[in-house]
Amino acid sequence: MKTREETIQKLRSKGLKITPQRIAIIDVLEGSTSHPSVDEIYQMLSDRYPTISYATIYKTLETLCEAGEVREINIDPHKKRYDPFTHPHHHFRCLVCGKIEDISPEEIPFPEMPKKIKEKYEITDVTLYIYGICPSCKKQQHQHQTDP
Amino acid sequence: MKTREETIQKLRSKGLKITPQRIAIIDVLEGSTSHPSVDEIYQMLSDRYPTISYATIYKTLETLCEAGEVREINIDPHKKRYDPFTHPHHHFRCLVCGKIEDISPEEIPFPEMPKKIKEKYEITDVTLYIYGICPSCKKQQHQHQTDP
DNA sequence: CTGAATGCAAAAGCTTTGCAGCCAA
DNA sequence: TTGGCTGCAAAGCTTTTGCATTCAG
Repeated sequence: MKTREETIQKLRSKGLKITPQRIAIIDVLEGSTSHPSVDEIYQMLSDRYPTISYATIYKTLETLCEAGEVREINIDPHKKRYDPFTHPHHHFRCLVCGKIEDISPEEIPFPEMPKKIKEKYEITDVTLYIYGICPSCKKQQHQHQTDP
Repeated sequence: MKTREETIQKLRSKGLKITPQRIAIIDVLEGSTSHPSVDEIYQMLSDRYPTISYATIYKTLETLCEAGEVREINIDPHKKRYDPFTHPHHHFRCLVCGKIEDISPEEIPFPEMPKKIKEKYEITDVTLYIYGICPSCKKQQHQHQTDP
């Protein structure tokens, strides 16, 4: 997903209808780096669209995934989250605050798939999840430790 | 988790009680390379333990995770799976048959965490999930393609 | 107009919780 | 004997489904 307009074009080109609900969901995702869950999307939209339903959000996200505009991420074992940034990259999840951050392949290169593996398996996707403590939580913990 | 005896020792040393149900669950996990889900464990045990409950299995798995004898894996978005092999390794999930295989870090090395990252984050775990088509499904597909 | 999308409600999984009774230590 | 464990049932979440209604094209 790049811009709202490009995403809409992509859907249109696949014969899908452009509804206000779909636009609203696209807007939420495009303006977000927080990898929202369905519930979070619902909360963000329910002010402006009091009648929007979970079913619509689920179905729209499925549609956007199929169109390749959004990716499902399973770093949170309790629920699916959605990422509008579809270029290959990694995810970090803070075990303290729960926040999920992107890490680019420039910072951590994707592991090379050896010839042996590529011969045996047909590989379509490689996902790297990193768990730990994020910079801001780390800083806070350190402050507490050094408190009198 | 190495052997049944070692696992039992570990639990005992933590002051946990050794019940028939816990032993049964340990036995299922130890003898398995299939990364079973709670439901699969329940199915495997319900013959011998007709009264065993899901609650017991969930709680026992939580206990075993806390003791470091088992790892939760989230490669399957629908449910948690459990892995008795606690040494670091990767997981492959076949998109055709759903099977989950282990891949050792000797075959695919873990990505190196750059100094920059290690300074900013405190990293406790790195998980690599690989998706694609497994050798046996790949073979079958190829046979179909070359069928007359 | 017409088929696709929405929204509601109900249902289907998976997982957790509360609690009485039981049992390993 | 006793605190921890089990098993049942109920509840809590997330996600899916069916269907009448609505609306984009």
